[in-house]
Amino acid sequence: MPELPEILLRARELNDALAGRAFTVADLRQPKCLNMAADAFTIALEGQRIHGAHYRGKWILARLDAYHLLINLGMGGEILYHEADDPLPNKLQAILQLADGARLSIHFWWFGHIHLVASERLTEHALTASLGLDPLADTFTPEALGALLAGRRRRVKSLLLDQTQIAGIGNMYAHDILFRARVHPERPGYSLCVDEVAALHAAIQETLQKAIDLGGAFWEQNLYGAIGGFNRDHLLVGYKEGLPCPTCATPIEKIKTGATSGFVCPSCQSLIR
DNA sequence: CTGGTTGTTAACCG
DNA sequence: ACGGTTAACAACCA
Repeated sequence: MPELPEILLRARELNDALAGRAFTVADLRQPKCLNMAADAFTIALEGQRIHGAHYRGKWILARLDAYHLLINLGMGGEILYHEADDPLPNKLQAILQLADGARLSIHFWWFGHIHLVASERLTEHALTASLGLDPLADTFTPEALGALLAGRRRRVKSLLLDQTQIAGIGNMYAHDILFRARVHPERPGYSLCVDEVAALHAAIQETLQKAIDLGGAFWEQNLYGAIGGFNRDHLLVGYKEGLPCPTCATPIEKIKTGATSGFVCPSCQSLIR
């Protein structure tokens, strides 16, 4: 559930908190989330200084001396910072200790990743190397989005959620992105006109930027345990089945969009163009 | 016990 | 090849 806004904020917080500091031991309790044996991971991490952290889609990438630490929180979770004497949460998959005794705890609900990759082999890391466009980058123009949609039968929502095409959008923000653009999630890519592509492009950036400005979603915590300021009132149609559309007051409908659920205003987001 | 949920990938099918 | 569907996988809740 943490999507680009939350991941961007976590990366920023990690960067601010950890730059220049070094890791010592790691306590890795879920071997399945690692990309190597736990003991090898611990040995490699030992002594590595953190030079910076940034985001790439739903991944946090921390640049260390010789490695990149790559964290993906999957369907939801927290990275929490603890001073040396602070208690740790009960549920966690990993503890990364710093040289001064402070620790990071990493917990995810399901299917996260904690990977350590030698920096010169970063391009071989398939899960991050295959990520698509950064929707907040200058290079993500309406034309670039249009190129992904043009001539494709693929449904718009399926494209938005495809991390190899556009990196960082998840189900939760996709609902409101499509509503803001007045585009139905099941419209085939080729059916969008130039104005609709432009509206979708603007909706992607507005929706993500607004969530960033508010500190991320209210059900996610920052490094220090504080929840985000993007709350239920900021959602337009997502998870608001039966409530009035903020534009036209038509009841919002919940529909099946492939494997996920979608929330649409049947009046504002017409399936027929 | 059942099923929905939220992400990602692979396998399978048309 | 493209894209949709399904299952599978570290849970958890109602």
